[in-house]
Amino acid sequence: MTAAMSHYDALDFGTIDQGTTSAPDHEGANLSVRELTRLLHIDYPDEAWLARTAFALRRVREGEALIRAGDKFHSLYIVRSGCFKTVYTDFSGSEQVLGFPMCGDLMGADGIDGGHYSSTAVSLDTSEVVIVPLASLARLVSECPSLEALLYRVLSRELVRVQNMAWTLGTLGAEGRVAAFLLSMSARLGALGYSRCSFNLRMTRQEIGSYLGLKLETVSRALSALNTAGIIQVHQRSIDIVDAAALRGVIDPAAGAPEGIVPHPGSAAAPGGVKDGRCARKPRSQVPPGRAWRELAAA
Amino acid sequence: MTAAMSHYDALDFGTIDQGTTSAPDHEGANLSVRELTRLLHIDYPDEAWLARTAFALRRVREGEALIRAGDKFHSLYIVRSGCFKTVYTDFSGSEQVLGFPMCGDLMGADGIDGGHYSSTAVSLDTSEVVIVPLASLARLVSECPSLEALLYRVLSRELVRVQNMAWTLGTLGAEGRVAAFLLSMSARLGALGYSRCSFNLRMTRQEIGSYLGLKLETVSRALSALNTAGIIQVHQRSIDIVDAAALRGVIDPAAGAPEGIVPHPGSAAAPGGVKDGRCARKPRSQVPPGRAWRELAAA
DNA sequence: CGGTAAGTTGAATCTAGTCAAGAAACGTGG
DNA sequence: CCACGTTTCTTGACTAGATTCAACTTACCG
Repeated sequence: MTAAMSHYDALDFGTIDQGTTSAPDHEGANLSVRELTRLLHIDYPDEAWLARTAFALRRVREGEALIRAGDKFHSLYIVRSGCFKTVYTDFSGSEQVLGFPMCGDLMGADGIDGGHYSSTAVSLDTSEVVIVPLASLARLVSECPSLEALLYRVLSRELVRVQNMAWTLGTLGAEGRVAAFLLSMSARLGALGYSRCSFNLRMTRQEIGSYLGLKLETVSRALSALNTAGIIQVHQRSIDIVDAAALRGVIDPAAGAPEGIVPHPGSAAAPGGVKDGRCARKPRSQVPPGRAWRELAAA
Repeated sequence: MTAAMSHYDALDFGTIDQGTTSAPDHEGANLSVRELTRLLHIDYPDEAWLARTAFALRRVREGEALIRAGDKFHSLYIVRSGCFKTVYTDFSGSEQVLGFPMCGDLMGADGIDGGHYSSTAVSLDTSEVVIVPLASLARLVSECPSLEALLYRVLSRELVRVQNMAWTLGTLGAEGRVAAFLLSMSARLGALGYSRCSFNLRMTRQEIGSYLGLKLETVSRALSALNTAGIIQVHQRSIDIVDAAALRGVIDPAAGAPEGIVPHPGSAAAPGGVKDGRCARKPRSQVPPGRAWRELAAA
């Protein structure tokens, strides 16, 4: 484990004092796995083990790149606070935003296969991430195999998210995309305990547009249109959702969306729903720490 | 393992005769893991173990649905031959195509997190898939932990693929999308040993359009345009790529595309792949999990 | 041979992009 | 606290590109 440690990882994985239960907030501190599972909204069985293990944290300033496309893959990251954007940068300079990872979201998984990250992750404000170094995963998993199920699930969740994104880009017009974006933000922030109907965006119109495959002017127009329609209230980056149902109606004039594009907060999620991928996490019954896949199979 | 077996899985995981080296071709037959790794284009170290393990196969007729969105997640599938489409179906009837899994591609991974598949997989011709039942993964992995690295990588690869798709939809116009699609097909078929410049599409214009976020007429027009430009030669579903460079130029007028829009995994796996020639550990003694990540770390 | 599904092509429409100007917010330094 | 420049956002007029509607051709399958 010591071998493959990179300079800035500040890896400090290992056993920590039993007393240290709550997660510290300063740079270089550790985060317990218990906190991690809470962050990911995935229940985790091995309570005893949880208290003994921790991950390093890292603070990332606004505008700073945590991951750069092309860098050698060495760690996964989970956002603990703040907000990022992940981008492809074609070397003519222009960016394509792929996502806005927020609290509980995974970053860096695209580097597993190729051995190099394929996208860049830039912080949109002062953020904090949990570092999960590749080098320590081996040890982690050997100490608590059921951790693997967690990783599989996080990867799967990310996959579903990106698929939903492809759906949005493929089928919706400008207003629909913006509406979907707002509802998504609403649900994600709601799941984190913030207000679902009133929040502040952290990203520019340019970045939203890039994410949605639109130009910034179009985003602005769409927001204005929704505003004058009385569905939302926009003032710069502050958003108030006045009529969430109407907003969903914009996406899906004929009742079409395959259930989870727009995360319905707390919906019972009919079987088959794609689900939000963030809120409706089904509580897993206490399973003895065993093989990852056996756990998944039990569900 | 017997418990969670579904009726049609015909799961027959386990030890097979040493003599049975080559993969059988008929329904219900088994596929060795050696063949599986070959299929996935991922190198795999444990030669001894490879020969002793096998997966069930299933034949899927044209138009038949292998997976239905909403079904309970029970298995992963890897395409062995033929071609599928994966779709979201909004209950107003219209489909959105998410991908065209072909030989070596994974299907069903979107069901891991939520416990239910989120998309439907329909065969576009008579296909054959490798069934990887959830219930047997636990056992599989315990017998040869390095198999996990393989799964992580396949998931990661799929993630990158969908991200590239999002990029395509977000930034390219109609012709660019069609060009990217053709190049992607070309590369994928090439990696499978078929001709890179002359092939037959298995999907309709409608399906291509749905996949690319375009209408069928637009796809047709784009193909015609590329045809009259002398870049390709189209006749119904038969495609001949006359000038691949020009085709790339359509995507990227100003030399922009990020590394791998087209490249489908499989071919020349990026530097730093899971090589790790040694792992000749006898699988009989329970190897602690975690080897998977250690292997990835070794790259 | 006839019926159906798939593909091509044309003309009109509409959506989002482009170009351009101006307004509002933010940060910095006086 | 205010003046200033910069960035971000909004809005309008015009254009390019994709969709829509529709006719027609071609392949496919009994």
